[in-house]
Amino acid sequence: MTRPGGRSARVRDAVHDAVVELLAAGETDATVPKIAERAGVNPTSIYRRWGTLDNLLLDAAVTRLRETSPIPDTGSLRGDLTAWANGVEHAMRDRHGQILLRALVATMAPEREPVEYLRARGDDLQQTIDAAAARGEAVPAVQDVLDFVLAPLYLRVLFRLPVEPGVGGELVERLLRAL
Amino acid sequence: MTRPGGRSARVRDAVHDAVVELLAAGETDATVPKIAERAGVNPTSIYRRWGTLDNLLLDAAVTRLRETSPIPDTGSLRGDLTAWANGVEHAMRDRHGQILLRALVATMAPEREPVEYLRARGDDLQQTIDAAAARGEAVPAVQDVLDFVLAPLYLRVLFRLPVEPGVGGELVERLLRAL
DNA sequence: TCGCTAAAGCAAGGGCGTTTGCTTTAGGGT
DNA sequence: ACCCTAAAGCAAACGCCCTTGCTTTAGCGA
Repeated sequence: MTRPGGRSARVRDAVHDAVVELLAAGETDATVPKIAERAGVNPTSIYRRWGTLDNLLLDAAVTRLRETSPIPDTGSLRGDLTAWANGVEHAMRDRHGQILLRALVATMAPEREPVEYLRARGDDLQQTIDAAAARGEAVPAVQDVLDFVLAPLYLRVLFRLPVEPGVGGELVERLLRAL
Repeated sequence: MTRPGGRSARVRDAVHDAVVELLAAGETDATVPKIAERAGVNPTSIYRRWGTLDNLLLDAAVTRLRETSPIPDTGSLRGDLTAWANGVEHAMRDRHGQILLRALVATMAPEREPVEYLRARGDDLQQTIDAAAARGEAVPAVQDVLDFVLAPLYLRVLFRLPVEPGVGGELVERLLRAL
């Protein structure tokens, strides 16, 4: 029997906050004791709940990234994708977003059980695309959206290239032009 | 005065090999002592030369990745890019290539001095593109090559999506079609 | 070939992350 | 309101990474 409410939730949120804040503060080597101190929590609690630092970082990254960049419903595929791409672009220009993406990638080592983050993202895209197809619009495949839009944005962050303003919209236009 | 030859070079190569082998063996938490043992080298030698584990991983990744996927000269831009993309695709399907890319990205945290890995890659691409332009071909910008070809390939590896056979060539065709 | 010195090896010590058994707190069902 | 127990706190001990002063080895120039 699990107890999701009350103190447990408070501790979980405090630890997640501490992770993001610590990484955002430029802490290169975040450790469990440092995170625990900032969260006002005992290190043992973190070890008991998450086991390893990697698990914690991954959990924090996935949890927080899921809350950002939802896909709106503007009535047209171009509008939906453009708004979404602008959201992603904005997140990728934000320091927290960059750090979370980096943490997500860094903890997705091949030997871990797969965390289907992109799959969840892809499912959302698929729904948007299906709706557009039902309206009779010409639609791309999900993989095309990832290749044309998401991959270039992620590449810029991971390799520390500048995220040019408006690049998200340009990438969407490029995708639609290729249809 | 530095002594690049002889023993130093042997140690450097042995350590680089040990890094790649250890990571390829599924070692999640590689440490300096473990690397040193596998390389048949004293841990102190590694600390003295590289300072930190991150520096070592970054150096190993950059050094080894630089040796792979050179851009050939086939006489046409399509031929050059296709051959290069095939090489990158092949490296991205190889376990060592995946690990090196992951190590490269993981150690490129924002607070380090930038390691212009992509810039070096971009310079090579620029030369190829300039040569094609001099022959009168229609050419893309370097950033377009990175966005259309490299980013999708890297995305697949970093998020553990399958690298479909022939995807490199398809991405190049898509790029050239967009011109 | 001989010496110089950069670089590798060696050993000991400190520091910190991690584990573990136990105690205390507080959420949720009765 | 009371009890039960999941979850957090506490403290001590372990282990291992990392540092540091010194010694030894072996490139490379004279």
